[in-house]
Amino acid sequence: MSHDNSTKEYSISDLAEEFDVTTRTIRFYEDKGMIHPERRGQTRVFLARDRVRLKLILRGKRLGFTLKEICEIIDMYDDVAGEKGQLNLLLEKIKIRRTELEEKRRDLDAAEQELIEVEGRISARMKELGLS
Amino acid sequence: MSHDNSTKEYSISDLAEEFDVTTRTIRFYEDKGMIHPERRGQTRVFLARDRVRLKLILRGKRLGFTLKEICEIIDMYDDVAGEKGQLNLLLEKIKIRRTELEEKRRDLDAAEQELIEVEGRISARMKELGLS
DNA sequence: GTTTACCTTTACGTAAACGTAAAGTATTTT
DNA sequence: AAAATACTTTACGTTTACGTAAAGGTAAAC
Repeated sequence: MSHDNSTKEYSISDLAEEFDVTTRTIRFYEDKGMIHPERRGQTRVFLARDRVRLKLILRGKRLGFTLKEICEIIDMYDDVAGEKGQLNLLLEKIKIRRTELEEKRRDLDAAEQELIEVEGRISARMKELGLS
Repeated sequence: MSHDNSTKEYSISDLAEEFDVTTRTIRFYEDKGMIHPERRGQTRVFLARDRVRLKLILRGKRLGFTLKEICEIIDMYDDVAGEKGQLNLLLEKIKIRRTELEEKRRDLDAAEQELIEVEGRISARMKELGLS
């Protein structure tokens, strides 16, 4: 077994197309130290690891985190290899982030409920006005 | 019954304090036409309606919507009083927004799952290193 | 061999969402 | 009446997250 680890490669425009962002965006993220593609000559070569990171970044953005926050969150994934004291701190950080996510979930639930209510009011109004 | 409708009043700093934003932020939202406080002389007087709007705005922000998107969403709540064609369009818009919310929910679930996994790996690592 | 298609760096520009300072008004406290 | 407090408008400044040329390198296709 060459324990393959999915050694596929991607160009910058491969990823840009797949995730519907511009190449500028990807280069910007590299500039900020959020992705670390390899180089073949001067050309960037992205591996599975980079692709995962990009996916995480974009997900973070959809959830309303800033790039700085996203950095902090993603960096946690790599910090599991620390020693005792570090790990306790890391657990604390994770707890805080999970609390944030729960708050977002409550916001999400509330927002969805309101849309559902508006739909209800619209249906009622449409029946009032005639047939649907 | 004076069908009170909670006719309480708020100053700009009341709301700023309650929601932990600056007065500048609130004035900015008014400037953008997102809140419409009354005036007593030149001083702003906020009513329950304005407070609700502010709450909606801040919730939208926490969910990663732009102020423009938040405007579009909040405006939908007022558009229920339209006629037939408008209402159908409105239903379409709501459907789109609900789809967005569902995507955010999937993102949220995935993010939470990953944090849980990291917690697991940390616990394992801590047992490896000795006692917790 | 030159066009086409990607890739690169450098660098100024921009929209969004406020921050911050200046300068003034109105009321309440000492 | 002087000081403190809370409100106001006006306007320039700042950070974030890229957009958008400009100017060029490299490799396949015609």
